[in-house]
Formats: sequence, structure tokens, C-alpha cells
Amino acid sequence: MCDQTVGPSNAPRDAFLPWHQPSVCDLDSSRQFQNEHLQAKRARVENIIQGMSTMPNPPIMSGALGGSNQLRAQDVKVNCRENKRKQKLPQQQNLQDAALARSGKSSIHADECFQLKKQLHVLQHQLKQIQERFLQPEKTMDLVRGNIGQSLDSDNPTFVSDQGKDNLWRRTPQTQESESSDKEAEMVDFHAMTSEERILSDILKHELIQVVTQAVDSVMRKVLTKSPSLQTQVPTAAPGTQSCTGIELARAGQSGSHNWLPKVSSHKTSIEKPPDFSTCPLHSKIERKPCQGPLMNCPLATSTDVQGSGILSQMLLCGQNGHWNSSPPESLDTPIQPIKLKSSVMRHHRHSKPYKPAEMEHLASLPVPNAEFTETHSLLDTETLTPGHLKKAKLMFFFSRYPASSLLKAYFLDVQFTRCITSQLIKWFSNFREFYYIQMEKFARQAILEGITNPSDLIVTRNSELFRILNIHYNKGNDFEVPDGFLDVASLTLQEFFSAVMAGKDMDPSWKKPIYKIISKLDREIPDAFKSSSCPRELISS
DNA sequence: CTAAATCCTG
DNA sequence: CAGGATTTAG
Repeated sequence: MCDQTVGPSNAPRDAFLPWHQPSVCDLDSSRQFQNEHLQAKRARVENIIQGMSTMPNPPIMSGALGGSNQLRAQDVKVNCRENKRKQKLPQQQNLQDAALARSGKSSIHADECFQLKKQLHVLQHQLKQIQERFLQPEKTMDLVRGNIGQSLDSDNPTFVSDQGKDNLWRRTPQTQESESSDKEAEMVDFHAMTSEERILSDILKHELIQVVTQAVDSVMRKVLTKSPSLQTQVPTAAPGTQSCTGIELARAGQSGSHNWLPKVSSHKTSIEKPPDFSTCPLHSKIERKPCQGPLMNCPLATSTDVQGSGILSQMLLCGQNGHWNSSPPESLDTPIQPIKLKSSVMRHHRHSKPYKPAEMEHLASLPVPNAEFTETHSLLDTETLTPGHLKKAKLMFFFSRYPASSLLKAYFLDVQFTRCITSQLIKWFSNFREFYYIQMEKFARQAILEGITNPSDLIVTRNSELFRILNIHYNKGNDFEVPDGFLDVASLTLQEFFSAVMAGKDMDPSWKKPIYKIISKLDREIPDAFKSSSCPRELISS
């Protein structure tokens, strides 16, 4: 009865199964698999070239590569976009790209970009001319089509070092695995060529390399002159040698893998015990397994330890602050956000008529006399949430991850609960959870990469880096003693993420939901002390 | 339909 | 962290 043919909903799930292991049983499909990779690779090359030309022009090699490949490349992009909500995995690959893009913006100014663009266009023209010079006979077109793609990809030892190549080109583990077989297939074609054809392809390759190298060098030069601090690290972008980018990428990955736990080194006070590796089970046997994954597979690896690494890693660092990196920009001194303190005027209004959002805005922007300020501060009922409330909410998160709105009302007695306020509070906790789960997933994945196999090895202690990050987020001043219960919840969450990813469940778009359910049942009673005080000062002392 | 959750973005 | 978009439970 439970036949696979019945349920259409089974179909996608079954597709996950042959994850890493290439199945030997089906020759046809594996052959097609290779073809697809080949195409994908060409599309990738095109993407890169297009990216360099910052897209005002149609791709340089359009003539040689044929339209179908372009479509392919675009399809990839479109699909990424479409799957944005459905798939988590492909996104993470894009994070690297995004980081690069953003970092570029930060270090190179608009006019320089324009200059570079122009330069690139010139180079593109040169390339095109070269191509045209050699591509006149129609019948050589096909030949070249085959070779340009592969020369950039795997066939060309002088383009990038092997080390760098991996990091530059490889996207998914699957891609890498099929690489050797791809190469073999291509080599056969290569040897089948006549000497003339081979020379032709060699020339083309050479020209292509030159152009790309020039472009890279010029970019590097611009970057180097822009950031003098980097000049010592990368003395001269050795012209003619292959993009140091690859090497730098590799280095960044390596140095990062030594300590995958971000150390905030530049902060004066922090809580930081020198990340205590002995007491933190998360670090156990890490040492230095050459970070087998490409950069994107060890997101933590790049988030610190910049010193030795080069420009690219620096750029990556600049770019990635927004999302999963919480530590460096966070100051330990609680930053006081600009919030609108309302005057007592508002309170008078409140009883007369229900305030409308517009009215609130208006009143909130009115100048507030000092006396009013202090009065409001001490008395009951605020229609705006203060930083004090935020701090309190964060501390409450240690006890309850999923507080119902009724519970919130019970604990924020000094707040007038409008719809707006309620949803803001709800939103806060939603944000808290988001941060929390992101950290959990991050550390869980890292643990997997480090070779940990037993979920019970993952226990969050007050010494572990994960705790430090959470504590700095929810308990910035470290002036509240985090309940042990929270550590248990955190450990469990981490383990759940770990096992789920381990089991490959993260392929499922909604794989986190079961985890959310589990965690949502672990809410504890929030101490009554939170009810009384609007500001958690009393809590801090007690 | 609303409320709330999550995801994404800035 | 806030806003917008999207999804989902009730």
C-alpha cells in the first residue's frame, strides 16, 4: 500500500537520498549528471566573466559559447531567486558572493568602479578582437566552444593554483566529486585534436589568461593603493602570477579552521576568558583538519582571525557583518537607542480618547520638558517601549522563548498594551529567537565540520563560545546571572540542530519546524521579580 | 479574516 | 532591531 508511486509528496523527499554517494546503478543518469555539471561549470565561468564586466554589455564570449549556455546561467540566477524561500542551502552559497559584492562597495568608490569598468570593457574588446581573428572559419566554432569553457575551468594549470582553484570554483561537494571524472572526459577530446587545433586553443587560452590576469591585477592594484595597511601583506600583486585571490581564500579558510569560534579580541572588558578549550566540549578534537570544505562550508572560519589573511578575507569580513556576525560591532557598553520618550501629555490623552498612530507620532516628537521626563519614567503606563523594556525582554528570553501575548501583558505591567505595542513585543521575541536559532545552526554545522559525531558531545556551558555570544546578545552587561535552565535548553537546541543536519534533514525547506516545536515546549516560568520592575535594575542586584 | 511566526532586508 | 513579505493556525 505504501508504494512510492502513489504520493506525489514523496517525490522530492526521495530525491535527497543519493546525497553524496554517486549511485553506480544507473549509468544513463550518471552520464547525464556529468553533462549537467559540465554545463553548470560553463555557466559559472560565464557568470564570473559577466560579473567582472558588471553587466552593461552582453557577455564577451557569447559568440563562442552559444546562447543555450547563457540561458542556463540566467536560469541559475532565477532559480536561486525563486527558491529563496524554499531552500536554505543554496542561499548559503550565495552568502559568499553577497559578501564579496558588498565588500567591493565598501572599499572602492564609485568613480573608481567606473574606471575599472572602462578598463574591463577595453579588455573585453581586445579579447573579442582576438577571438574574431581566430574564429573566422565557421567550423572551428564548435571546437573553440568546447575549449574556452574547459580551459578556464579545469584544464589550465597556469590560471590558478590547484589550491586556489578549489576555493574559487567549487560550489558544492557534489561538484567537486565529479570534477576528476569531468576532467578525464575532457582530456579525451583534447587529445583527439589536430596539432593545428591544439595550437589554436592554446593561443586562445593564453590570451584569455592574459586578459583575466590583467583585470585581476588592476583591481588588486586599486585595492592595494586604497588600503595601505594591506600593502605589507601583499607586497606586489605579482603580475603574471595567478590571482592571489585563490591563495588568499585558501589561507583564510585554513587560519579560520584553527579556531572556529569567533574571538572578539579588540574589546577591552569583555567577559572573555581566553576561550577555554578544555572546558568547552564544542572544541574537543579540532586541531587542524584542513578545513575540507570550501569557505562557505565553514562560515565561522571567516568571522575572525584576520591578521594573517589577505585582502579577500578582509573583504569577506567587511561584508558579512550584517547577518551572522554579531560580535565585533557590538559594543559592550549598552548603546542607548534613540527612542521616543513620551511626555505625560500622552497619558492625559490616553484616557480621553484612543490614540491613533498618527497622533502618537506627532506627540512623540514634541519637545519633552525635563520634569515630565522623570515623572514619566517613574510612573506607570507607557505607550512606548523603552530600552529598559527591551533589556528586560531579553532577560526574559532566558526563561521563555515563546511567551504568549497574555504572558507579556502580565510581565510588562507598566505598559499600555495597544496592538502596536503588543506586536512590537512579539516581534522582539521573534527577533530574539531568530538570532538564537541562527547561532544554534551555525554552531551545529560547525561541530559537524569539525568531525564531531555524537550529539551528546555538544553541551553548552558558561565557558563555551556559543554561550558567550548569546550572553552578549541578551545580557549585554553580563549583569544578570543566566539561569542554568537556559543552558540546558541551549544544549538541547544545539543537539537538535546537529542531529537534524547530520541526518540531512536540512534539505527539507521546513526542517526547522520540528525543532521549534521542541524548543517551544521548554519555556519556564519567568520569575515574579520581572513583573514588578519596569527596569530590571532590581533583578540585576538580586 | 487576523494574529503570529518566519524569512528577508536594511 | 524594525518593516515588509509570506506563510500558517485558528
